[in-house]
Amino acid sequence: MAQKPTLPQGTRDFNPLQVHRRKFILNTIEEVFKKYGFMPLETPAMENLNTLTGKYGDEGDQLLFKVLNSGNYLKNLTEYNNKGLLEESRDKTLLPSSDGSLNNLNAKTALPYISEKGLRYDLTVPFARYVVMNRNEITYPFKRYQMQPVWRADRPQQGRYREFWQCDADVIGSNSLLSEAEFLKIYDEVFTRLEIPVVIKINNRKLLSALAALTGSPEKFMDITIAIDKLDKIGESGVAEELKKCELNESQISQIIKFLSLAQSVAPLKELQQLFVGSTEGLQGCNELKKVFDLLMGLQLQNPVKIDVTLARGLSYYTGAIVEVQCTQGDFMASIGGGGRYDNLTGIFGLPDVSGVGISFGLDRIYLVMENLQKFPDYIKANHTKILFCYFDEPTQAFAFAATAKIREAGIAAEIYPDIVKKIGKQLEYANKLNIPFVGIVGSNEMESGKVVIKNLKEGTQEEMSIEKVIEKLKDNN
RNA sequence: GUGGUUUUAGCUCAGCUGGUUAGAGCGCCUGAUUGUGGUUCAGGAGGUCGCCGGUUCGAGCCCGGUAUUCCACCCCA
Repeated sequence: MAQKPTLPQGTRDFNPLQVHRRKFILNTIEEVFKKYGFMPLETPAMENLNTLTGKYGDEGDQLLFKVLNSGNYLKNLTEYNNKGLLEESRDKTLLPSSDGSLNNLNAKTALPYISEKGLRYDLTVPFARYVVMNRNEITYPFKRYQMQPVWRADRPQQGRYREFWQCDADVIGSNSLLSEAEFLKIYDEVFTRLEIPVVIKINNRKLLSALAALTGSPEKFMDITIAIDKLDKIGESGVAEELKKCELNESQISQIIKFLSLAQSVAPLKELQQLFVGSTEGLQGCNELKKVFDLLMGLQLQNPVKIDVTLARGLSYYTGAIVEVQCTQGDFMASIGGGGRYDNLTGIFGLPDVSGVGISFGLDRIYLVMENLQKFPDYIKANHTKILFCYFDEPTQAFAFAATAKIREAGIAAEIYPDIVKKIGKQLEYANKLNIPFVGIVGSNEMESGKVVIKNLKEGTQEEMSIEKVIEKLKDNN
């Protein structure tokens, strides 16, 4: 009957070493967040579906994990059917067939009746929800950080999982560009600490929006944005083709290509200003970029910050700056962080005119990069036990147990083998497999002298000494 | 959601055009060593070949379905 257990697609277990390494990354990020005055926040894994839907575009809605209602989750559906309430509904297309059978249902039409909760897709929308719910208790500008898992019903591939962690920091209730500059500095600081070489790319949504207006098709903003985002993948001709598919004409396309040519420019800001002469929005985007760079002048960053006019980023709520961080070394070059400014995220929840800006670190991708570049410090191990006590029988067990306690009191991680086993080799083998550097052996001889034999497993040497000496020795060995 | 790919011992993988009893390395267990791991030597255990169905005298191998791995697209951390 034993069935082979498996994991849901796109999820992973983390073994002890992996957990320690992930925590190393998390701690590094958290330390920096705290240093900049951000305060921690945690929100539930589940949100009401109506909090989540419509915030990430159609594509995003599809990637939401929905949670089935509790109890008889088909009840609502059948009741609606039986009572003929279909007629009263404001949108009949969302409802099941009225012939009393559920045969014609599909997932989309049935969804509102069987699910009202979903797993969070990111940390920004739950944060916006929190701000709106606690608007009167919060001191603005509110700076919060949040490091929790998020879920997307995406198809897994390299660096992409269905459950993964984001580490977000946001400032809400201020539209100062100082925040943008601070966030860039935070990116720089974290990745410097983690020893990951990165390039920090920055752009401004206003430029993209102004570009769309400039071509005379402002409604094609999303299409244009998505197309130019692919520049480094499919090249200029590819972008032009994409744009053609979106029904843009030759002169519009050439205008956009001209804009893209600035991607290679050394000083794109000046050229951008020329391009957007006459566009208030475009010029505003330029000015914002300039201001951020001016602020960064005095900060001495370790990693390059580059204007990248092709940087688009999908999330539909960004309105000002958009940033993205890419590793510049190794096999895995995908984005390991991103963020931007959103002027009206809380508006949907009834709190208009609150500007926010934030960034996110992708823990799992940072892990991949660090593994790839071998940047994890050697001192991170699966366990950090310094010494294992071994013994032979009940009296020596009691003695070893007391000795273990004394070592621990001194602040040193110590273990005692829990079972009385005849062979001491078994206990040594345990220490060896767990990479515990020392064992303390307690037999009747040692008990008499009140000392223990300390063996260095790496060197194979051993000597007899008092517990006090052991503590001294292990402290030196840190 | 679309396309390709993977799945054989605990792990990493061989397995020929379909043909006896499915192999290797590592790991695991026992012993050489009744107070010494790691190293060495000798021996041993372990597999419904992802799952369901089909073709065939005969399937790990061929066909269909399904799950899963990894990769690409869409999109994204």
